[in-house]
Amino acid sequence: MASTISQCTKKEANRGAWTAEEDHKLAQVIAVHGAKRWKCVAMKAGLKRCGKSCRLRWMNYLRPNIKRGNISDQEQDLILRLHKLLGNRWSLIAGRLPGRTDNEIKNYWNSHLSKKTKQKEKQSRSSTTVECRPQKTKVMEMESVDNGSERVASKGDEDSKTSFVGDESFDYSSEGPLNLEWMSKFLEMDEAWLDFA
DNA sequence: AACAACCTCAACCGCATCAGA
DNA sequence: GTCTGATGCGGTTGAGGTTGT
Repeated sequence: MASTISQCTKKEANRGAWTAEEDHKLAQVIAVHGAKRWKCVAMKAGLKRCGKSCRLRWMNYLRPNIKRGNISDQEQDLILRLHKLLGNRWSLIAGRLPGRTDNEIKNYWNSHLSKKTKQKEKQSRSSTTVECRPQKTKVMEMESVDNGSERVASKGDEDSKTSFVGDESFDYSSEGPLNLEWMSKFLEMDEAWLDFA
């Protein structure tokens, strides 16, 4: 994508950390024009940033209803289980955790959970010689179920991430412990299915 | 106090995919 | 069917903060 590269590597483009002023300008333009056409947003805001950079800033930091820090035990458990099922599909995992971004979850995984899981794996390997059943087939199934709604919907607005398997009437983005409880139950069912299969 | 090693997280990069011309 | 621009995703980097010596 030559355009993207040239656009983002222009010498005059701002790089590095965003200032409060830049955040403010970006938020203002998005409030008026919406979170789309990022190139235009960047221009209208008068920011020397590429559209990609603006999008990232909005999605990971400025978007309303973003939770920051303090990932609860419940959320951590959910991340672990979703990662077991989905692998490094951070955006999918983030879609199941209201208020969390894929970047945050990815970072959290890389700095906290990957070590934990590696340690666990080591322990389990040393304690038993039985190989873990690969999860790939299940992940592929998740993808095939997903891709109909996920990919197509992803071209819609930002709420598209909330769509998931089947029941589109359910609001997965709803905040609070209820949603997490529901997801935990879903995962229990899913793991039970894996045991059965 | 000074320095090194380590950790965290915001931001960047490159690629894949999609939609519209 | 092909090309081009826009968008989204996952991997990686690096600055700044924290901890250990």
